[in-house]
Amino acid sequence: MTLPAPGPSAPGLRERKKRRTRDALVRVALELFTTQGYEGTTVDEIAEAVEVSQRTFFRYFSSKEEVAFAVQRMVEEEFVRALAARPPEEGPFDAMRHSVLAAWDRVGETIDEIVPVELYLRTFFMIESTPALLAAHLRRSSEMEETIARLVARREGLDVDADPRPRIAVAAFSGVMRVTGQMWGKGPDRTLEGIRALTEWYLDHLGPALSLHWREPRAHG
Amino acid sequence: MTLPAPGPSAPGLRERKKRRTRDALVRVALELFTTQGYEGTTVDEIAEAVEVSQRTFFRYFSSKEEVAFAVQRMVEEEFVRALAARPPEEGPFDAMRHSVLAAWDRVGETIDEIVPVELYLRTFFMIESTPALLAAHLRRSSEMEETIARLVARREGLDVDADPRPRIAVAAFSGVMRVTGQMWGKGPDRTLEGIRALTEWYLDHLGPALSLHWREPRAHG
DNA sequence: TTGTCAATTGTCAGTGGCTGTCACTAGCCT
DNA sequence: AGGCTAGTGACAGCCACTGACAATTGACAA
Repeated sequence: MTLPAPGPSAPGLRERKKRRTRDALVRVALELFTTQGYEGTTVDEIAEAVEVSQRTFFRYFSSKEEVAFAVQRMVEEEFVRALAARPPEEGPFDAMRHSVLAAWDRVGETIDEIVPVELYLRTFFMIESTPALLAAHLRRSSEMEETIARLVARREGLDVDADPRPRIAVAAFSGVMRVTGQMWGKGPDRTLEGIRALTEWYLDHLGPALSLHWREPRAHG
Repeated sequence: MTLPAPGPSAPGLRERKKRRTRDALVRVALELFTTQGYEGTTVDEIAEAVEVSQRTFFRYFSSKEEVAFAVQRMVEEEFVRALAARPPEEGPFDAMRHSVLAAWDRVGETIDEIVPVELYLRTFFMIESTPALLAAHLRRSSEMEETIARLVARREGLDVDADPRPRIAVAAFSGVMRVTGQMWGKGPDRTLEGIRALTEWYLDHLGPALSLHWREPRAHG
């Protein structure tokens, strides 16, 4: 037998169908979640709206939670890509800061083929305000931190397990990002510009404290 | 029957019975969780071991998760109490640092009537290594942060909603605490002294960066 | 075109967390 | 002693999630 050879220009009917089903599940799920609430929406409802069986839903998403983060995941991946592409001479804090802002700036192109930005923002808000999803969000964030810490350590030529500074800086940075998300959800300006501005505003308060002569051998132990 | 000894607060048979049931549920649950794993333990099992119905379990704890955090909650409350008692002239970072260490130092007296410290430490480790519980732990932590931020703001005479610094400092501090917990779980020294030492070691790396002229821009008082 | 293979899906049955309801028991109070 | 009520057990049911197996359908070769 021969390999399918999935060329970039030859998606194949099967693949396209799968993708369409998946996208439909995400769109419908987020639409239902944001209008009826997360707990107020059953998996059966989502599956029925897309006209697939509940079992099929769980073949695409390992849990109800996962579909809620499908779009968020894309944005996070965009952030990681941006961070990996920052010039190496840039300090770790500046690099993270630029990457977050870049991810916000590009969020349109990143997700527009799946859902409109407006739906994503409503989803983001729903996540922040649904305890079960907030918990999942925080766990996902803490996994992200490990990824980012390793990236940062590599940029700085440090051993992430020997030097605590990469993890600590990332933890502090992520903490500020988390607060930003929460304040955005509580505040009145629930727009993309709103969260971008808030991001800058909050980071401005931590940045100077963390970015001071990072590379210099520390003056004291 | 003999009269019940009129203690400082007459507990009453009903109350004592309830407390005994609750304590037994916690002890048995943590023992089962730490030996068979969290997901490997059903609520029915816990209930059966304590000889109550599953329904009764859910009358004491709103979820299976909640029982896993019963002891952790006591330690957290001890931390908050300690923080509230710190001298007001102390900087916020030092106050938080002292309170965490004090909570660790007093953990024995705090929880010993319910479970041995050794079981608590195993539970702590289990929480860190069980995704579902880690998520819940992080959400609980983020709720704690709000409490702490308000405490810190009050100490400093700031408005927590107008000045972002309390929330940011607490977020950064909590981020470091979280990393500490994770590193403790991954490390070899899974003792109380181990996590205490790690706490100091990690905090030493953030403290200087955050506590510098905090009060300067706004002369308080 | 057609037959075969393998991927995808639907159906069904079952587990476990969690909730509402209702009758019953046991501590509490007068 | 007897009424009140908190606490409980038993039962039924919802929903997220999983394993097993059969039916369907796209992919590919003959």
